[in-house]
Amino acid sequence: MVKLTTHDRAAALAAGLDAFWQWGFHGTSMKDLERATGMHPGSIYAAFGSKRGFYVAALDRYTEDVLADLRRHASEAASPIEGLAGFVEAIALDEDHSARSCMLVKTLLEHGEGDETLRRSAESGIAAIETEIGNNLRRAQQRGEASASLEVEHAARRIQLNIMGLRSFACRPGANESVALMA
Amino acid sequence: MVKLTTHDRAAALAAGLDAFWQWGFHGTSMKDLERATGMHPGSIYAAFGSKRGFYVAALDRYTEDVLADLRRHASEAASPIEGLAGFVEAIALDEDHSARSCMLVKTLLEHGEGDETLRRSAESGIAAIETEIGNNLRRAQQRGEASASLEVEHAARRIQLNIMGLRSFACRPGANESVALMA
DNA sequence: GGAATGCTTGAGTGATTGCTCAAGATGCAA
DNA sequence: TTGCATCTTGAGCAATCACTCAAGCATTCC
Repeated sequence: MVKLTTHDRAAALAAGLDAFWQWGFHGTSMKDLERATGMHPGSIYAAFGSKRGFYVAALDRYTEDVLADLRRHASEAASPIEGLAGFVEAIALDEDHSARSCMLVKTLLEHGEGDETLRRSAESGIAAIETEIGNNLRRAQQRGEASASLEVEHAARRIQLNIMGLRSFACRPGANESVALMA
Repeated sequence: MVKLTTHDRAAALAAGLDAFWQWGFHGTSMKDLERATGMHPGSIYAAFGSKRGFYVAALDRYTEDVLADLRRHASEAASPIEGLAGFVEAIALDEDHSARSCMLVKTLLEHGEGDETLRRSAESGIAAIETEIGNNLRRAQQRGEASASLEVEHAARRIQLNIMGLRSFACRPGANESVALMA
């Protein structure tokens, strides 16, 4: 097993994610990744196996970050619905990343046809987020804050939609609406 | 000026669009395009100038196709709202392409940062579609079929959202809902 | 200090990239 | 048939791609 002592694996993943996020998988060359991470090719391959392996690892990290964000908002908010609303609003107002689409959707669009590995990686990430949102909605239903007819998939779709909308046009506050629609 | 006599420019654009749609700009090599169009590299460069030029031409064609589709539905339907609904439903039910996202959004996601030319091309296409949808909505407002407070951008966002949703998960009929929301 | 271990290094691999252009094929007018 | 103009062809260009591996280096044992 490979141990990363000199280079910080977490920092490398963050830098790699940033590069992939900007230019996509095919648009990012190993040279770009070397510059972004400060690592040499040999080290990258020792740590992640391949360019694809690096991408998958970065994508997984992204998914975990999103999930952590979602759980944090849920635990800090007064109610499940407010937690979801806060999560969506935070995405809408995040100046660093509002101009970027969801990394998972980006992956799905770039590799929807062709690259099985990356597509599955993105789909499982989306499914995980969908499940987490579903948990919150179920809690809201138990509290009587949401109608019992609400379904998980619709909520997840709304989230993705908001991110897409914000990505396409300059971020204008339209997120609140959709959050209201969810309830 | 270059005249394409032997090769049919429209057919070449359709084939190229299909290839770009599947694998994206960076994911599609000139070799792929040669195979897809049946043209030799020299002919492609004579007709479109560059790989990027080919992509832009294909994207423009896509936009025009979408616009034509939208106008056709609007003119054939009994009312503007029904026309929009029919347009969205047609996208949802199109078995050939429902598993593919909107080409414009795909372009925006792949080249959101970096490639100015392609980004602008996609943005102007989205703006054109948005305008056309807006025209329909205004007509609906004049007929009293839609509330006067409705805005153009929201409607466009819903369309993109539907396509994205259908792309991510297997196509299940959730489009009708969003159309209802538009009115 | 010396040996051993294992991470780091970066020049270099063959393959592929987007793209060019001289040569050949073709159609047309005289 | 001949001459001219135009279009098509595809081998080949330099550059870049993802990736490798032998040598260098630092650390840790005895």
